[in-house]
Amino acid sequence: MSTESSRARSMRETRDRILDVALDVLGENPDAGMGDIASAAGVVRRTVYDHFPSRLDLVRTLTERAVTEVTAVLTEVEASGAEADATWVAFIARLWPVAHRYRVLLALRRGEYGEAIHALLGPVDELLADLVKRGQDTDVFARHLPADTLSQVAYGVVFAIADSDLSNGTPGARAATITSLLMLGVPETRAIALVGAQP
Amino acid sequence: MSTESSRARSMRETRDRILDVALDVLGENPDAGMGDIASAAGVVRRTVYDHFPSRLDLVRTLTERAVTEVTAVLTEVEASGAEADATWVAFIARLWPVAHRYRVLLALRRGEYGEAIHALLGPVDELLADLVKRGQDTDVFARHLPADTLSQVAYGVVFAIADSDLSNGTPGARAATITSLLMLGVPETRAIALVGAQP
DNA sequence: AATGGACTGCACACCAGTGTGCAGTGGAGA
DNA sequence: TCTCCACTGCACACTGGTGTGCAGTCCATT
Repeated sequence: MSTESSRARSMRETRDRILDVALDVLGENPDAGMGDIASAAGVVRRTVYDHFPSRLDLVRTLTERAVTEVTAVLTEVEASGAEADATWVAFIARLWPVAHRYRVLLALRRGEYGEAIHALLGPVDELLADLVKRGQDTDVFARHLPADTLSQVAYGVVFAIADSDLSNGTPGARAATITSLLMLGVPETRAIALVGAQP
Repeated sequence: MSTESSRARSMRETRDRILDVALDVLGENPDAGMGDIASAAGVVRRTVYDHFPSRLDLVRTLTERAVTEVTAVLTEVEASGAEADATWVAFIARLWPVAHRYRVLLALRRGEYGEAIHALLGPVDELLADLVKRGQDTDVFARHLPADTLSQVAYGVVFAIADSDLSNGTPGARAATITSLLMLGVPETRAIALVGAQP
């Protein structure tokens, strides 16, 4: 069934390569143009437009990809039925490599396509807020901020640290997880125990 | 000595109004053009260019203003000689209204003028890192991240919460301070005691 | 060998923003 | 009253990005 003609495959490969490289290029400079992406993908600008009719289409596809992956991870770790803090740790651990690749979306959320991206990311935001809310209800997370804000900020910190991972000497997933746990109100000893269990 | 001709004053007023309003407009949309700023200031685009030869000049002036104010606050609270965590609380409390106004600079730091702004903000970053380092050396702050990264992230969170202050129902300075203290590794009870002392 | 289509390489038109030039206009200061 | 000058209101040139059109090339498929 999955017989794919060599033609169709190479076209899909080009498309995927454009998407992959766009994530890289936009990750370094969110204002990069279609030309920059095309060059980096070893292709001509015109070709990019053959695959994605507009810049917004490209960004949207990228976002949809991210939403799919993050949602998958999130629902999967939620299925374990563990306590909210342990679930959070598992979530970040699984999310870390993905977060680093998709860090650009946080930057893209402001400016120009912000609204479109925000809309697509809405469901993820809700799932995240639900998890934090559950943690607050079971007294493992603090209540100094409402669940939606807190989840957003904790989530943002993880991406921010993933960002600084480039220049700085790799603080890494562990430090990011601990930091997010701390701001969620998890005591330091408990936080260390949690990430120690799943390093 | 401070006799200022009515002419010179109205010119300075215009200049100040442009700066003030630019902070607002860019705060809402960092990609706003000189035209938008001009209109918001009740002035023609050409006039803005009479005061600031280029967009970069405007942004730089804005940044210099911010650096001056933040540095003043920071050195002032440092002068008290209090423990690092108490100093941090005092710093955020004094910074809060300013942070809300200058929140745009965090967005402007990425993209186009990022380098110029980053250079101007360098001294502030150092002072901040020094404070956090002192806290780590005296065991009031945790060491899960190096001082420079940790200060940067904690600082960023305060601005992020100041940002969400618009849409959301005013979490306010107190919540922001507690959140930043938590991620600095200050235990929740201590954090609450600290902000309680200076609400 | 012929065909179809992915990709190239160039051509455009279009737009939005930046920065400049210059002849006004109106009000403060001499 | 006359001069100066901040501000206006147009003009313009320039840049850099977006999106489209189209002839041509190359190669897998038929």
